[in-house]
Amino acid sequence: MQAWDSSPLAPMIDKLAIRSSLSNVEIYAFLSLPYRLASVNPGAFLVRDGHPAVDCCALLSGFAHRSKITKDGSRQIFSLHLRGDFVDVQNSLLGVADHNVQTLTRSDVAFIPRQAVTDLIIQHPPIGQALLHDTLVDAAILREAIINLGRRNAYQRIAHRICEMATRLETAGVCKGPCYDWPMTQEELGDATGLTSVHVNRTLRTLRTDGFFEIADCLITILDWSGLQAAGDFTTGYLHLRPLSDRVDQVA
Amino acid sequence: MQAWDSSPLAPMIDKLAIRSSLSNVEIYAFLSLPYRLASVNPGAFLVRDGHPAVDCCALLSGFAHRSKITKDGSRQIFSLHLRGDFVDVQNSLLGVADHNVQTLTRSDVAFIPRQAVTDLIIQHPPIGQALLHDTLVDAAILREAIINLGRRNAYQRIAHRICEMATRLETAGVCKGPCYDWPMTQEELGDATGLTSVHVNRTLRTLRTDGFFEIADCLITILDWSGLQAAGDFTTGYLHLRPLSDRVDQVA
DNA sequence: CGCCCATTTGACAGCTTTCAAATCGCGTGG
DNA sequence: CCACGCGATTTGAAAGCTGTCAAATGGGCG
Repeated sequence: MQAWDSSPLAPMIDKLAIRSSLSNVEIYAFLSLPYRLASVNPGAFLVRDGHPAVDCCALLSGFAHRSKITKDGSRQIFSLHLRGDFVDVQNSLLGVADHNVQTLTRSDVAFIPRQAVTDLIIQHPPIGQALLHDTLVDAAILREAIINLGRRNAYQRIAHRICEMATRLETAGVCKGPCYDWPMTQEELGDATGLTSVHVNRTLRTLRTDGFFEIADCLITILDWSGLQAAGDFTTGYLHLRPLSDRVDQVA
Repeated sequence: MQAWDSSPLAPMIDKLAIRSSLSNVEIYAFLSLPYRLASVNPGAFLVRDGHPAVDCCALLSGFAHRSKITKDGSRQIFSLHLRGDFVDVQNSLLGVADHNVQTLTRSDVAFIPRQAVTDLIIQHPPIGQALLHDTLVDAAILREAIINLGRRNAYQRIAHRICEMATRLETAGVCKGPCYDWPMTQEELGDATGLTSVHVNRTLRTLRTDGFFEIADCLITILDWSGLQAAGDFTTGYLHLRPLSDRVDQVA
């Protein structure tokens, strides 16, 4: 239990601490950011493509995704987000949103004025570096999504997505053990993997009958972790996780 | 003609100036970075997946791409890079490269020690912000690549890629008018669009017979720009280009 | 009980890949 | 100057993966 655990913004510090070292001064400065809390329903838009983004939205609990709609009306989900993710540094720092951010589940979020974030970065360069660092990891996750779509078939894509989600949930401390939250419908999973919901359904069945996992009630139980990793060509390198031993003492 | 145009690192300043405002102090600090110049052949690896990245590589001329190989040996190209791009802030700031960076053509590059870059960012927060800004645009380009792969067919994907490349070349001032450098083989274009070289060939032929462009000798001539944009569902929003009028005076 | 949304299943069409082979362009060496 | 070799491009035919269309089933909620 840390001193800052009582702050609503604590999940953000936890997330940054996964990959960066912040001093207490910086943590305090971060937690002193002005914010507006909100609890939002599934499907709520946190940012809309094309709209000006004046606030930086932080996801404190629940799940969200980034997406964009093509001219023919189909949706592509770029990335999934969970507790501790800044879901639109992207949009807010660039001024005009170039994609949507939408919740998957009921979620708690904090809206932080863009100017407060840019000021914080300038006054505390290590925080800027930590944000840059996290942004770079976000980009690495996007690159892996590109491989997934460009060079893997449906079976591999879905296996890979599940591995990634499970690893990130474990890292963020949201879920533990072989059971993980599964906040997506098959249609949403299709939008995330470039497939139709029909084909997602068939492929999930194949993966299930191959004994990799079971899904029930927004909960997935992984039965064969190493097999699933192999099926999805999944390795953790691109997530740039630091060994846990590096993390425990660096915020002390 | 600006005072810094004689520096080998000038292309980097030009690139940052496309989207950020830097004072002369910051420009001078940037140009004072230590660097090692190199001229490299086509196909040279600037960074290799899995290797430690100690230097930050800047592309001064020529073309490069980021890529990764799947376990079954196929390659996926994530992004293309040209004059002025930092081709591995990603890798060098994260320490261990999670993908390859390879030249497409003969290129001039500058290797800058990672520490020098991080120090520069800390001493000059606006430079850090400019880099963060460019990193965010890189991420936006990755997201567009994800849409391309996930929700567009071969015809649309290739049209989109051509539009993007032409726009970026024009923005960077590398090419002008309807003729643009085309540094990729059909196989490389396939690796960038998640297609086989055979299908790229067939699709290029269709696009040519539809009158959108001609290709000859690493040079593409666009004959129907608005038609090509429509075919590829291309809009410039995600590139976050500032109006030229904002750019000319901000470095003065 | 009825409605609505998500899941499931089937049949068929279409896009893309695979495998193979021919052609072309170009630099090298005879 | 011409023959050769090699990589890139081009083309054909067939197979495979995924999408489309349609309909049935299941579960939750008013």
